[in-house]
Amino acid sequence: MAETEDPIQAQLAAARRSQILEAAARIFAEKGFHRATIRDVARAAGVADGTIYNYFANKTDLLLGLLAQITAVEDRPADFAAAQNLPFAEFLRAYLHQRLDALLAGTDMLRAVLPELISDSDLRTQYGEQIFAPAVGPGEAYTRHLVATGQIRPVDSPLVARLIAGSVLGLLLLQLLGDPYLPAHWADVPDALTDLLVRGLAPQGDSDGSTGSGGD
Amino acid sequence: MAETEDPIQAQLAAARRSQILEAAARIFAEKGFHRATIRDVARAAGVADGTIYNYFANKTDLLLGLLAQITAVEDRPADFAAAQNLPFAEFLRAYLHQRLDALLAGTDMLRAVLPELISDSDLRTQYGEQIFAPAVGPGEAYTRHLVATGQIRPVDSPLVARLIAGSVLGLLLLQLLGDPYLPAHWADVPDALTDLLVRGLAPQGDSDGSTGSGGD
Amino acid sequence: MAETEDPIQAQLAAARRSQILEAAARIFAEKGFHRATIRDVARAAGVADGTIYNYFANKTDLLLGLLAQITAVEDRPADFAAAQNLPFAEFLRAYLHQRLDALLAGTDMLRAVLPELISDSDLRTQYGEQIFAPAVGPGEAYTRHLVATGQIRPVDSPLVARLIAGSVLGLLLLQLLGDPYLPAHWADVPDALTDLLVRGLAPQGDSDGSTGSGGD
Amino acid sequence: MAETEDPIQAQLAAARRSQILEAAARIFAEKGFHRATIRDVARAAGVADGTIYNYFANKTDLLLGLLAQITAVEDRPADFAAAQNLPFAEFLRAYLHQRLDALLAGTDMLRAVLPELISDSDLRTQYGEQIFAPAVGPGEAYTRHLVATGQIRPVDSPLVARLIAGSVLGLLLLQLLGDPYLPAHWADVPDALTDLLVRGLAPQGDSDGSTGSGGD
DNA sequence: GATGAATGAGGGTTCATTCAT
DNA sequence: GATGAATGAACCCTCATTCAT
Repeated sequence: MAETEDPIQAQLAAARRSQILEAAARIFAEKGFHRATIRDVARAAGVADGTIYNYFANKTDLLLGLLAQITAVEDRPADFAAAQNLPFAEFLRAYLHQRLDALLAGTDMLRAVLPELISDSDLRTQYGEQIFAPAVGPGEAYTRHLVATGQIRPVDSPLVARLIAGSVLGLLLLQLLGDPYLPAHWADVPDALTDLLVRGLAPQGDSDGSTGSGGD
Repeated sequence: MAETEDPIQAQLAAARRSQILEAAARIFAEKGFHRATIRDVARAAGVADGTIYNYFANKTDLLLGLLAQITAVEDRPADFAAAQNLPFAEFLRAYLHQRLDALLAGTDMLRAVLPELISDSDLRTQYGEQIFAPAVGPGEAYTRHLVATGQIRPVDSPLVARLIAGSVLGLLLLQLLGDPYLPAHWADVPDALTDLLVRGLAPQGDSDGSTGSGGD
Repeated sequence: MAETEDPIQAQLAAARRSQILEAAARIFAEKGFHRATIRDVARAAGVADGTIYNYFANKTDLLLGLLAQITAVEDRPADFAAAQNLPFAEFLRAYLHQRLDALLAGTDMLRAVLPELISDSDLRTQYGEQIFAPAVGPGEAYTRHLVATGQIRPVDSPLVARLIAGSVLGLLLLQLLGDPYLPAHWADVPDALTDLLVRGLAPQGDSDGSTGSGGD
Repeated sequence: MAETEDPIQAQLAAARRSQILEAAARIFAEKGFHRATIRDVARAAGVADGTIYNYFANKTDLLLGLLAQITAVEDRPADFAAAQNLPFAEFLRAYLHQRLDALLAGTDMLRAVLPELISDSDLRTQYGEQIFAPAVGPGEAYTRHLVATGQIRPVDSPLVARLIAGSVLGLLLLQLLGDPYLPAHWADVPDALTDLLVRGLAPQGDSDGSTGSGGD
């Protein structure tokens, strides 16, 4: 418990915390959470081993810190609200764009955190909610809205929301697994995915072939 | 001196190997590769610690054993060849069905293996190929074939193959992350996904989704 | 307890025992007693691990078997008795010859056994006697005899016996430690050592310079 | 960040290192390198198991540390240079004195190290040089010098240097093997050995020892 | 007797965490 | 607060030994 709350001290502390977290993300992403040692993180952050324990209770707490950063970013349900009035395809394109860019930017953090979320059921129970709720929940509501307003075909909203969220996650996963193709074509993904999700693969009933993404 | 290759011994050994691998998949999935100890696996397999080392060189080799099992299952490119003559939508539905079922059945093994593939770059470099090639490669060729025969709109084949593979992987990931909705609705996924991929979300005859017909 | 004592079986068994011991000597010499595994020895002997335990109670017993072989060879006190009548220098030369040759021939066994004799005080207490008694004891008596008969200067017999035994052992040790010079000149050692021990290094009172071992 | 090189810390660290090495010498001598456990050494040194690894990379490194100490002591070739002007016998006596005392004082370290030097060919290749060069090399040069200046009979220098070094080593070995006589008479060894090496065993004026004048 | 798979105790080593400075 | 040496629990792995075949 800080007494008198020196704002300068507080800012220094916050900076140190970030510095350590940033190092942790890098190191965890590089070597994996378990293979990475506190010493690795400390060195990368330019501090002593012990110092880390002034800012985090233990090694796991570093992971929770990274998770908190991620969920903090995710917590922007406003996005969907603002989209209510945009044409669906346009919104989807913008949304996927932002989403995929965010995931790409956070690759390190995700590579650090995802394995643990997958393999540690405690972590999952504790943080799963915070990851799904923002990722799938609003999408579900929005999908329902789209159906209701006839902007899309009538579909099973919770499932479709998951299909869409899943397709984004899946691309991330391909990327994390080292697919050599995606990195160079990441910029094309939002448009192609939008196109796929909106129009499907079937040849159009109208003969308009003006699709942006041409043949291979 | 035992006769060279006693077939009964060999079968016993293979059975023991499987027994250990199966235990490893279960335990790794449950506690994560690193949190799981050899003793955990040994107990789960009903053997002594040392016995494991009669069948696997070290702990990592257990993981490689699981990976080998997975890739062995994946190595069925015949699927696509056989599909050449089926109507696209029909094949896609069947393919997704088989694929999603296989993933669901292998959840344990995937939960055991995926975190390491994501976090261990060595493993990734070594096994990434074996995971992508069968998952994405044939799909790419098949997509090209579909475009060429006019069964689907002209699309960027490598990218679309990844979008589809990604959407499947993404659903798996959602499942692994503990999404409470999917397990109960896994059976609906293949149809819904097929529908989405083939027809898109746009109301029929309205291919860009930019206009809604109103409705509440 | 063998019943009826089939002499053929007995011989086979003895042969097997020797075969194992010989392999043990080779392997222990090569890798050291502790680094060598029972499996190493078994493979070298061309038998299964378990078979060794039909002939030796445990790993240490292999070492004791080697020690027994050595001491069996050493147990020839007759040598000294037979020498009583030979001129001293002549006997010494012959003795050193035989001794050094024996040591050279038994290098493997010595390399296997010596480290344990040095480092294991139990072994030392148990077998030290059997190693010293034959090596130093008779020499001591013989030295006393030489002094008594005036064949050598009056010297402290027990000490001189040790100096001589020691010089032989020391050469063995140099050899075991990998001295690159000795192996090629081992044949010269007995004469040179005899010469040194009998005449010393001091220039002779008589001007006879006909020493066999010349300058470098 | 600690100032680069805190001399006090450095001294503490050096002290700790010595403390651990000293314990290692004691324990290794007592139980043998392989039978001794890191825990044994740690307890003897009064530190925790892990602490040892702050000063030594692994168990073998402890042995190398002991070897380094030994060779550090051995590295005094100045001895021979200083002796050039002393009468040979006088120098030899002094040299043997110093040498035998040093060996006696280092009995623990030698008992710890020698078995490994004998049984580990890697160690031998790596450290053999450093053990021989100082022990035999200068002696060889000095012997040559003695021959050249007529202080000793013409002899095969490299061989005689080895005979002398060997006789010293051999006495050490007898001691290490537990000879009950030597410990009580160690003080007499240098003189007796000098006497033996300089004058030989033959009665004075009788250089071939083949004839005894009777006596007693 | 021979075999070699199974056993499990034991040991080297790592590393998260503590705490005196 | 920062440091990093000390700690010791925990874990992977080895290997002597047993024993069913």
